Amino acid sequence: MARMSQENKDLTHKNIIRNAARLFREKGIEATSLGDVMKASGLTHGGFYRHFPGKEALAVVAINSAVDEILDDLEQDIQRRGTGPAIAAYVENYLSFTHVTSRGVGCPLAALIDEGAGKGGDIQTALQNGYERMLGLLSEGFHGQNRKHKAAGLMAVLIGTVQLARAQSSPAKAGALIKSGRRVVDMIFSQPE
Amino acid sequence: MARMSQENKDLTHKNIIRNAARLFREKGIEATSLGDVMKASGLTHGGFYRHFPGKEALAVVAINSAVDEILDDLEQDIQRRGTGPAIAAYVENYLSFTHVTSRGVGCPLAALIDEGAGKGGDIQTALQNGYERMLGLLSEGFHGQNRKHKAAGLMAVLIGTVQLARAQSSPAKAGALIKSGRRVVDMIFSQPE
DNA sequence: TGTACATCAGTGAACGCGCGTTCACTGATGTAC
DNA sequence: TGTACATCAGTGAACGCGCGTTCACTGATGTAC
Repeated sequence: MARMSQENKDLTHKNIIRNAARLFREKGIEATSLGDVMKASGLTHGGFYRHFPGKEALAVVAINSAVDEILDDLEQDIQRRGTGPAIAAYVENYLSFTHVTSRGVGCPLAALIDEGAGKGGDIQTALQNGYERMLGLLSEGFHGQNRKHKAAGLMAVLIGTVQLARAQSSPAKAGALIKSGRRVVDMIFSQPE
Repeated sequence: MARMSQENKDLTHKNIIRNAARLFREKGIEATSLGDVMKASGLTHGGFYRHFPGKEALAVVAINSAVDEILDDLEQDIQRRGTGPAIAAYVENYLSFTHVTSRGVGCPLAALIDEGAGKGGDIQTALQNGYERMLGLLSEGFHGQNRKHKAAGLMAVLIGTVQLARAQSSPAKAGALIKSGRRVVDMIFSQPE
């Protein structure tokens, strides 16, 4: 195919990012090939390098995009409905069967924190930034000087629960894990001080 | 090299499993090549198939070996010191800086649950079995009809905390996460009913 | 507005590379007599 | 105990494969006049 318009290239660019953000979360970054991403975007693999210098750069942009997508929503919901209800809804949705089964549109930290942990470089940094941003937002749901500790503990429960639930092949066991996670979350929120 | 004695083969076999169990936890299963495992065992890659039919079979054995190694210890400690102190020590060690930095000898669930989640097959089953066994042991640390829920919630906190801490490059932030995780653990243990 | 030309988004073949796996081979081990 | 022979643990070259990346090419887009 021949040259496309600038407007068209921008659409393609966003399309690549969107598909990468989904596929990377679904299957992992290494397990997803650039061919997979380009095919999902309706293109052949060769054109990739007109948009990104390499796979790692795409991963960084895709992670940032996924983090933004999810946390912008939370931020807006906090503006709209107030901190308490917005975070409560966020947590309820996080610990849900839907979130467990739909990796591709779920929390990028739950999906990629483990793979990105050892990698170093910009991928790990992007995930760390995502963690910091989510930690900051969730901290608003608590009061007192232990706010950050409670929010960090909350994140551990959320991510740990979803990962364990995703490792189950029995929906019943995944459901039990969600229930267990919710109990712990309730403990954290009902904790005084 | 020529044929080795049966005794020698058994040693080699265990050596391969031990190195695989370490390397798979350190770098992940896909990111570790059979060449890496064999080189760590002082052998060349070709001899691998005298011991295992393929990489997946090794991964299953290595996971089971790692789970056994860690949970046998816990079981023995429960026998020796009683359930409460043994589990308390286990949790304290789990949420420690040492555990965060030494992936290769740490909990195989924290290291591999995410990679194994989507894989299906025997690897996922091995991890599920490890989860069930750890859940059973930790349940002994609680009383009442919510024992299993508390133990499952505890596991989520442990695994989530360690994974988040491992994703940090700053030891201070990893330490803060450990502290946060410990607070949540205390909440779970001090919960009535 | 038309025309000539440079640009460059996307194609698809090709590259080098590392991987899991296979295989012919070596020679000490194990066994049959 | 000694001898002849089958076995097989480990070696290292070779295989097919998929991957990330490169590159010559196409032809519509964008631009200069």
